[in-house]
Amino acid sequence: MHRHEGHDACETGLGGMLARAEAVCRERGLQFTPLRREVMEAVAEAGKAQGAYDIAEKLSAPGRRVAPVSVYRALDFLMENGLVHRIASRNAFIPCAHGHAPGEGVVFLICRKCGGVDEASSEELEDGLDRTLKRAGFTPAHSILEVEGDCGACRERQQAG
Amino acid sequence: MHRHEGHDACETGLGGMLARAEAVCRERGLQFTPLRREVMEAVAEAGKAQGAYDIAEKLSAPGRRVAPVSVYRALDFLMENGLVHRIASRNAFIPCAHGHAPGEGVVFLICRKCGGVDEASSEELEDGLDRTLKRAGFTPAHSILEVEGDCGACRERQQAG
DNA sequence: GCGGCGGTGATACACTGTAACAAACCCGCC
DNA sequence: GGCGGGTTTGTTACAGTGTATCACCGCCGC
Repeated sequence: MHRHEGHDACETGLGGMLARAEAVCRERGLQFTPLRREVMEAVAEAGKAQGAYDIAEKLSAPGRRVAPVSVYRALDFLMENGLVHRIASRNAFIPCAHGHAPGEGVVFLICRKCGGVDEASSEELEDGLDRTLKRAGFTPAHSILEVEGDCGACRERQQAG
Repeated sequence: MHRHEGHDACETGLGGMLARAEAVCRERGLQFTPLRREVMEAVAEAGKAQGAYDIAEKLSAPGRRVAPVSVYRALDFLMENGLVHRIASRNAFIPCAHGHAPGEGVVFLICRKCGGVDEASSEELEDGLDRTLKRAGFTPAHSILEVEGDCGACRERQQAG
C-alpha cells in the first residue's frame, strides 16, 4: 500500500484496522465474528481493491469452502459500519483508511499502475459539489467519487527506475 | 426526461442527439451503422438509464434477435466517441446531453424517484477536484462522479401532489 | 477475383450479485 | 435443563452483467 498524503490521523496498517473494527462493533453491540474478521483481514492485507470472489478464494482452503455469498454478507456488514468501501468502477472493496462521517464526500484515488486505492477528502471539493448540486436543484443522498490515474509513489518509482 | 437546469447550449431531444452522432461520425470518418443508430436511439428515447440487456430486448422483435454482445459493441463505439455515458453505479447507459471534452469533470445526477439522469458540470467543482488531487500527488486520467438523490422535478411533483 | 478490414451474428463462458431455505449458534427465560 | 427467538452461516440455485471466440458478410482497393 502506498503512503497516504491527503490525510493524517490515520491509524493505518492491518492491526489498526482490525482494532478499529473490533471497537466499532463493541460500541454498537454488534458481533465481530470470525468470518467477518477474516474478510476484514483479507481486504486490509491486500494492497489493492479485492473482488468478493477473490476474497472467497483466499479464505477457502482444502477442506473449507467459503462461498461468495458469505463474503458478500460480511462485506455488507462491514460497509454498513463504515469499515470497508466499495469501488463501483471496479466491483471491488477496500478497507476504510480513516473514520469519516457516512455520506461525507470522499474521493477514491485509484492507481492504474499499482492498483492501490487511496482516499482523500476535502472541504473545498465538497463545497464545490454542494453548490453545483444546489444550482441544479438536486438533493443528494449518496455520492460516488472515483478518480483513476497515477499515484505519486508510482510516478516517482517510474522516474527513478 | 426532466429539464436540464445546470447547463444550456444543450440541443437535447432525440433528433438533436442523432444529428450530433451522425455529424461526429462523419467528421471522424466512422460508420454510423443502422445498429449503432438504433442503439443510440434506444438510449436517447428512454427517459432513464438503460441496461445493455434492456436495449437488446427493445431492439429485438419476432424474427429478429439482437444479442447483448452486439449492443455492447455498439455502446463501446458510442462511448469512445462521447455520444453515450456509462453510469457505473447502475450498470446502465445514458445519452450524452451536451458535448464536453473527454475526461472533463461532469457529474451525473441520478434521481431515485424517476430514474432520470442529468449531467452537470461546473468550473468550481472541477477546480476543487483538481486541487484535491494535486495535494494528494495524484495525476488523474479519468473521473467518475455520480450522485444519487432527488431531482428538482420530482421534489416539486411531490410537494404539489 | 482476391485479400484485407470492419461490422455483425451466434455460442459459450466468466464474473458479479441476490433469493430462498436449512442448519448452527447464542442468549435470555421459564 | 429445555424452549423459543434472533442472528449468523452454509448451501443451492439463479439472475444480471460483460467478454472471448469464431464464423460470416459486405465493402473497398488492388
